[in-house]
Amino acid sequence: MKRVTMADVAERAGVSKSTVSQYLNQRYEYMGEETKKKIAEVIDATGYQANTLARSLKQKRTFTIGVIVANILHIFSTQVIRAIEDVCHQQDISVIVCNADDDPKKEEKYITMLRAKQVDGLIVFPTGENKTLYDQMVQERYPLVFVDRLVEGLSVDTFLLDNKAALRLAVDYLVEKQHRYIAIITTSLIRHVTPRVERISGYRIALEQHDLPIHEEYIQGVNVEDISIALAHLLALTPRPTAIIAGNDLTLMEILKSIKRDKKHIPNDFALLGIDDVAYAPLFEPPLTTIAQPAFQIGEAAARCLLEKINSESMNDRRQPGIHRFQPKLVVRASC
Amino acid sequence: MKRVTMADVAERAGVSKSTVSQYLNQRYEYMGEETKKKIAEVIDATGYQANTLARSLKQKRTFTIGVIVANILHIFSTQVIRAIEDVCHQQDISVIVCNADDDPKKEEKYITMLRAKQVDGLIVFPTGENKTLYDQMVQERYPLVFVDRLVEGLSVDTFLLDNKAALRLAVDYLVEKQHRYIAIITTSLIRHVTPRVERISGYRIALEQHDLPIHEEYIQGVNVEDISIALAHLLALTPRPTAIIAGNDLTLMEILKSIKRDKKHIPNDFALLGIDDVAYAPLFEPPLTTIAQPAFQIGEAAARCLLEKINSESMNDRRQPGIHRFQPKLVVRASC
DNA sequence: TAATGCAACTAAATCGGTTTAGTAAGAGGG
DNA sequence: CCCTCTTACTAAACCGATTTAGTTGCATTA
Repeated sequence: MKRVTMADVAERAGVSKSTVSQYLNQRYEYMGEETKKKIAEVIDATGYQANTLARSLKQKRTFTIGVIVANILHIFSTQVIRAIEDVCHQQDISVIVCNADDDPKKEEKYITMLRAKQVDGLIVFPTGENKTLYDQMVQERYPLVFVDRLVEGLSVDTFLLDNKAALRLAVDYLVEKQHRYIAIITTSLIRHVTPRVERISGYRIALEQHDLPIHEEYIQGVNVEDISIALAHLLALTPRPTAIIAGNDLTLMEILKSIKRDKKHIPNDFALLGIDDVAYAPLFEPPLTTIAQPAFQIGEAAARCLLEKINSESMNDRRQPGIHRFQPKLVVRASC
Repeated sequence: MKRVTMADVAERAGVSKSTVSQYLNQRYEYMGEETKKKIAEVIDATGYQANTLARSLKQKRTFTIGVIVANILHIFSTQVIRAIEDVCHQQDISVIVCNADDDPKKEEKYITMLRAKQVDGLIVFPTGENKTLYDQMVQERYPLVFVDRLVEGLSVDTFLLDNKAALRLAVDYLVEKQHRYIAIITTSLIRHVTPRVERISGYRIALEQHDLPIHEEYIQGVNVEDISIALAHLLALTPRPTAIIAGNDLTLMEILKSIKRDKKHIPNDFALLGIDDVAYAPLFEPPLTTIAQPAFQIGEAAARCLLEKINSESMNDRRQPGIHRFQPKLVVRASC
């Protein structure tokens, strides 16, 4: 049950491999009607399917890109992936998605593996810990785009939320709702990861702009498993925070679990504002007010940017790479 | 900035391509220490990375599998994908995921495309509408595994939930809770799709076993957009159902939205039982009782089965393919 | 009538690896 | 001293496409 190759088709049609190749690539310019018909017949009869590997080897294009997300558990990641896939499939480009699990070693492995597979370009949510690797790709002018996280000192197109604006939006809204004691919980800050860092600093700036004091104890960056503890800690402080911002969807989920378990009542016990507009936000009791990231747009823009880079590879019309910030949106429901 | 090839390495190390290849494949049997060292040095200096395409072309293995899901919006799909990826990445196999969007044409396109890419095998959530294609693969003894849906008259290993058991579990529990009027809503039944069909028939059987009459009006198979209407319709019937089963996660989500909008109260207005243990089930008010599918196990088993098929390709130790049913689990919370 | 042009192909190189068959050099045995 | 064996390599075919540089036969044209 061997697969049919182009040589088989050529032989059965009584023409050369070259002619079959021309036919398949619609280069009909000087091709006889007879020949075309004959080849079409043979292809039909044999069910011939071209081997993309061979083509890619010769053409040095695989029509495949790689996506490496830092942590696929974030809703944001899955939404961005969806958008990337949509854009790519429209252009008959395949996508290989890998999850680095926030582990730089895994990230390195995947980058290497995908490049060995000769993918035409890479969209990476960088862990930030493989600068040498990133830099090497930049040097080689390999098509590369970052999402969600900035890597300092590297000239790579990066698509991410305007985190500062997101926290300004959040704090402004909470202040408007008469809150003076606003706390924030987010996942661990041990590594310098853009969204977390920027959201914290955005939080500080926004508070300052409202002339509110910054309680260092109000800023909790802890591991997912410890969020429940961090929340309890916050609620034991004096003055007790009247509003809590969940720095991302995972944090929000943990806080909600605690709330359920401890039978807290939102917004009576405290106001809650989540970053990432999770699907169940309108279903919670009370419906959750959130800051939505335009994940789809970010993914779409990143994909388009990468595909453009890939297609302009030969030409030297490369723009200077930059940082592309997307505006958050406040979705008012009832948790504040 | 041309990529370094094996020939370049060979030249710089003063050996032949063959030797470099042997080195890379750890066939050190008859290799001098000097040579090894020299090659290692050159590889290090040049940052040489093998081109997988070329290798795959010769070896007729890409170390990549394809996964085609019928509809990625189902949580079940994403969980199965995660499990497949986990298993595959452990064995250094890449995964290309495609979403057929419940469209047979798309499914066909993806199957063709992935096979053209020479993926070593395919895990498919079949739409069921491409029997000729499926059959062709079976004939060719191409490594193929189905998930979630049976295709009649085809001998392919299929991994799915024991849907009948799931509905027995659901109905048993509701009856135990004194419900006599149990309705079920699920997404459209126009196409014969295993989970929906089997869940409905499981529902009928379970009711019969409890000597409960089957109200045809209690069975609603409608499009996602019409679920809200179907729910209203059910609640207007006499006798009014006291319990409603949501046939899958998408249905459940729509029902919950309606409940919120119409300010219904669960379980006072009616009991609600969802199939698929969605992440927010414990967070809803009241926490939702669900039937959980062992999605992770299903994905894992499917992946292992496929990899086994791939590895036993040459040998003729292929077992007879079969249907692998996985047992559901009732997760009792407070919505019934 | 020889040269030119054009349509309709084909031969062979190429992509970058793997793999098979083979070779050269030195050791050991008779 | 010749033969065989082993070690340490290499040449070349091969995988299945694309692509470039021809080639062939026939109709024009000077």
